[in-house]
Amino acid sequence: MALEHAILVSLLEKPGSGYELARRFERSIGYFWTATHQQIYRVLKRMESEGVLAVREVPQQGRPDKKEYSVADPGRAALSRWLHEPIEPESLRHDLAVKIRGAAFDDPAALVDEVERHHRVHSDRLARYLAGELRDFTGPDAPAPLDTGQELQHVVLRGGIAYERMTIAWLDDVLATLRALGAPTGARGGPQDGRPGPSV
Amino acid sequence: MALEHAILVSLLEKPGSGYELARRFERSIGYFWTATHQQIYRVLKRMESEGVLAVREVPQQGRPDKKEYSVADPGRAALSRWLHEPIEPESLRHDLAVKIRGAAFDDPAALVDEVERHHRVHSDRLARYLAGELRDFTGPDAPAPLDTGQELQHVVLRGGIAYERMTIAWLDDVLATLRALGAPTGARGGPQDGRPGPSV
DNA sequence: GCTTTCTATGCAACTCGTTGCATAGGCAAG
DNA sequence: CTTGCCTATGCAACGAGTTGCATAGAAAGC
Repeated sequence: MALEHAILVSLLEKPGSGYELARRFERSIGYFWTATHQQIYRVLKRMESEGVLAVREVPQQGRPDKKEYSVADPGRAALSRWLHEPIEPESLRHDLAVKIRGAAFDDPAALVDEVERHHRVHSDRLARYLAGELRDFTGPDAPAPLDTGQELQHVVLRGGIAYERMTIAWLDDVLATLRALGAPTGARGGPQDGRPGPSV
Repeated sequence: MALEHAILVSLLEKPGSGYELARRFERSIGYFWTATHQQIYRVLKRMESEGVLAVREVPQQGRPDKKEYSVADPGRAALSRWLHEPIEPESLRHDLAVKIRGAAFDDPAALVDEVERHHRVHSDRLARYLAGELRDFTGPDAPAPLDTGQELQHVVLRGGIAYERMTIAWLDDVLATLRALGAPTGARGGPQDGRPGPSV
């Protein structure tokens, strides 16, 4: 149900079309939410029919017309209600962690490239977040007295930065572990487990 | 699709019933995966019908019979194939981050209780992970020369520990920010920067 | 001229995941 | 002795999310 609320927050911050929302969620810093455009269009339509959003057709030149959505009063109320409800703390589901444990039944060294690729992606993300932070919050061009919304956006972004830094450090740890297992020198490690090894 | 692979890995580590898998995923340390029992039963049934799993009916005394699943050769092959495919790096979807940004349009102070609750949950999880690490990997009772599977389980667990520590630190940051916004009088009560407070 | 990319919206079909409910014996607390 | 919890499996319905496809004009590169 949280996509609905993410849309409400995003539209309160700035009204926009389904397409624009998709891009905010997809690439933007500070939302930490993903959704495809199909999902967004579908939910927008439902929310509009329920009266929590208002639409305005905006004719454009040189590009297709768009439907600009904004939050109606019932939407604001729904968001407020949700903010006062408790939500479940996240449990992370990390596909890569499954792969790492699975590598015990295959060749651990074969995962190195994959882990390095993830490392690059997270490093790029971190760089993008840090650039955004400098631009919007801590740089010389940022508004000096931040308002409430900006303070809150900043603390969320700091969360994203902390997450990427933690992930990068962990991936370094993973790489070191995989390499130690691949090059068994002396006492530690080595594929000498008692399990059925890499078949297939 | 990764639930299938998480099940394969878990069953390779140790065969078990749907019920047992549900508990491993639900509460256990080191999997970082969640699934309800219904989902697991459904997928197990499909995987069995596809021939990637084998079932064995195990009669029990004092409790209902169970179906113990184990990985068949095609399952091992499927896992191996998956391990060599690239996967998308995760993008985190944090409901709480949406709430925090949404609080700009409501009362930020009202989120304090919720954030504190999440803080407690993550602290408990961290304590559980650390206890597990001591028990299985770094304590005096842990097997001294870890085998490949154990090394990999340990590095995944270290990831969980790093995640919880990062999250707890971030929630501290969030709490400090919320409190600074709620008590605007103090010229510099802020967590790190000495910026002036809110101006809603 | 042709292909690709960007803006912009949408349908159809599918899988993934959650919630509510049902069954059923054993066990422990009140 | 009744209520509730634990083990163990499962159906039905719904909502969330993904993938493939379709349309369509404008701009930019080959």
